[in-house]
This record gives sequence, structure tokens and C-alpha cells, in this order.
Amino acid sequence: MRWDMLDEEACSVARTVSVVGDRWTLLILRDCFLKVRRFEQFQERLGITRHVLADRLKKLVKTGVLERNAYQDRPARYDYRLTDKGLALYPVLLALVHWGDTQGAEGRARPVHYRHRTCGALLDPIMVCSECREPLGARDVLVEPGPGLPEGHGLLDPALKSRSSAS
Amino acid sequence: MRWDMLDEEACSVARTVSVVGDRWTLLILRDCFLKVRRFEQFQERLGITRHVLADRLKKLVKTGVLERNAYQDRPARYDYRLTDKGLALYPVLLALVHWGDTQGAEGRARPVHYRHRTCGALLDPIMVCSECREPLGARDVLVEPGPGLPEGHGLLDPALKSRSSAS
DNA sequence: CCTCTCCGTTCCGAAACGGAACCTTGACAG
DNA sequence: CTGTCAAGGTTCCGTTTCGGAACGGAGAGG
Repeated sequence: MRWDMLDEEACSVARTVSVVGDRWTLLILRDCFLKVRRFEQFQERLGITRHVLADRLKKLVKTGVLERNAYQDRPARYDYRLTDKGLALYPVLLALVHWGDTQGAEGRARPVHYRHRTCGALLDPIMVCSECREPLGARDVLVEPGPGLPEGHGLLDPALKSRSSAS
Repeated sequence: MRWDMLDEEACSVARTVSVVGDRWTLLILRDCFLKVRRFEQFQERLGITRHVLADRLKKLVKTGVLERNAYQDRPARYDYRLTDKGLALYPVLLALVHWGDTQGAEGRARPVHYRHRTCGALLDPIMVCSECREPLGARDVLVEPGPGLPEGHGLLDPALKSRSSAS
């Protein structure tokens, strides 16, 4: 399977991954949320190749995550900012940060803290159920078929299927 | 910058991305949460090259996200399951799914629904502040330096710095 | 005129990837 | 004891992508 096919997939993860599932893209987005906007800034902070940076920015603009707008004319200069669609990726970044803070760090202290403007406290981001507001673990959630599931394509718990069809 | 350097970074996003920031890796993890465990299953469902699949699984085992254990001897056969460290990635996957459902889908119906076992409702995963339990948007969170921030390395809002040092 | 800044593009060798075949261990069938 | 099959990989080869570095171009400033 090649990557041009991924954005056509029914699976929401696959479509999201086709947009942001790339090491550099995720780091670019991290910097976007830290208010980095200009080509040179990205390049210097990330140490990314200019070639790859130009390519990733172009793709992010094409997918509507960033928008490229001129912040001056003569000479024409452009910067890149998150659209609403891009801002909606914030939970993804928070989830990555939190995993890095709690699981990846071997005795490392946190490089940054996050303070909630509205309540004033230092926070951890936690993923909760929209209905009961309880934290969500992998064991707490049951996957059910939805209306957009292509038939035959087992996005569902394949353990059930393979155990009954195998042997 | 090359990828061997990323896991040494102070930034939690960079370290997380060095582990899971790869298209195939994220799709492999999606399937792990759907209880796919065997090499052949991954290969068939994902359409991934066996070569790359073996490589990714090996890396995920090395980083402690998956564990490889024999489910039979003679012939020795192995499967891969999420460790606690791997299970802790669930919020990342939920965030990716939710973005795909709400932003990536152009009129598409959801392929799967998620039901909360403990409250029984169909849920959306939302990221909230651990202290006040309010949903977190990019505008609601203030980034502050933490004890692990290497000096000079501006992980902080660079707009402040560049505006005062530039021009 | 020369140089500087910013945003890229072009070029080249190295690394990663996709596709397909092959290997190994053992079970099972004839 | 010779196929054949299954699972879990490994090897090989040609194509893409990447990293590193140079070049381009459109103005600003001296």
C-alpha cells in the first residue's frame, strides 16, 4: 500500500495519519502551537532540511491545516498559521506531550509546564468521556460498527472474527 | 538533524515522535488497540511490507511499547501486545480518531462508534484540564518554563523573543 | 555596486521504502 | 520420506525520499 491511498480510507485514524503522521509534520505543528510562523524560524528551530520543510508546509496548506498568508509585499513574504482545522489538532499534541512527560522521560524533569488560563492551575491533559467526564482507558471503551463502516472490512475487533473463522 | 538525535531531545513531543511519529507505526498501534497481535494479521490488514513491519515491531518492542511473547513452542510463534506504556498511548489514538471524525471527514459517516463501558453512552473523547475538568483549547493554555528546560533553548513562545531581538 | 534577509528551489549521494521471492521450523497428508 | 501448508520472518533489487549544501530571486540598505 502506498500513501496516496491512505486519505481515501474509511478509517479516521488512517486519514488523520495521512495528514499528520510524519515525524517532521508533527514537530512543525508543535512549533505552530508555540506560535512559530515563518519559514526561517521553523528551519532554524527544527534543523529540518529546507527542501523537506517546504514540502511539508505545502502539504499542510493543501490539507487545510495551515494557511499561508502574506505578511508583507515587496518583497512578498509569507507566514504559516494554524487554521481552525489545525487548531483542532491541539488534543493530539497534548496527548503526545503528556505521554512523553509520563512515559518517555526516564527521570527527566518536564521541560515546560502548562497553566490553564481559565482556572489558573498547572494542568495535565486528560482524555475523558464527553458524556460522563470520566477518564478513558483502552479497557473502558467498546468499539461498535458505525454507519460509515464499509462491509467486509473488519475495522472491528478482529479477535472475535479470527477466532471463530480460524480453526 | 537526523532521527537518532530526537530521542535525546528535552522536548517531550520530540521524544514521543521519535517513538510513534511514523505513519506505519501509528497504524500498527491502531490495530494493536483493536486487538491485532500477530505478524500475519498486521501484514494482511495494513498492506504493509513485511520488511517494514518487522522493523517497526522490533522498534516498538525495543522502546517498550509492545512486548513480544511466544504463544506456542514447536514451532516457536510470537505475538505482540501492548505493554502498560503502550496502553498509555490510548489518548493519542483517540485524539487522532476524533480529529479524523470531525475534521477530516467530508460528509463521511463515522466508521465506528465508541461506547463507554462504565456509563453506557456513545462518547466523543475530549481533552480536559486535570484540575477543573474543562475542555482544553490551544488558546486556554499558557506555556511556562519547567525544571527540565535546557537554558538558551527556546521551547517557549518564540514570538516574544524574535520580536524583541529582530528589527 | 555589494551585501543582507527571507523564502524557497536544485542537485547529489545516502538512507528508507515497496514488491516480491526466499528461508526456517514444525505439523499434517499421502 | 516427500510434498504441502502455516507463521514469522529475512534477503534482494529498483524506486522514493531524505539530508546536506549550494544556488536563485526579489527587494532593502549602505
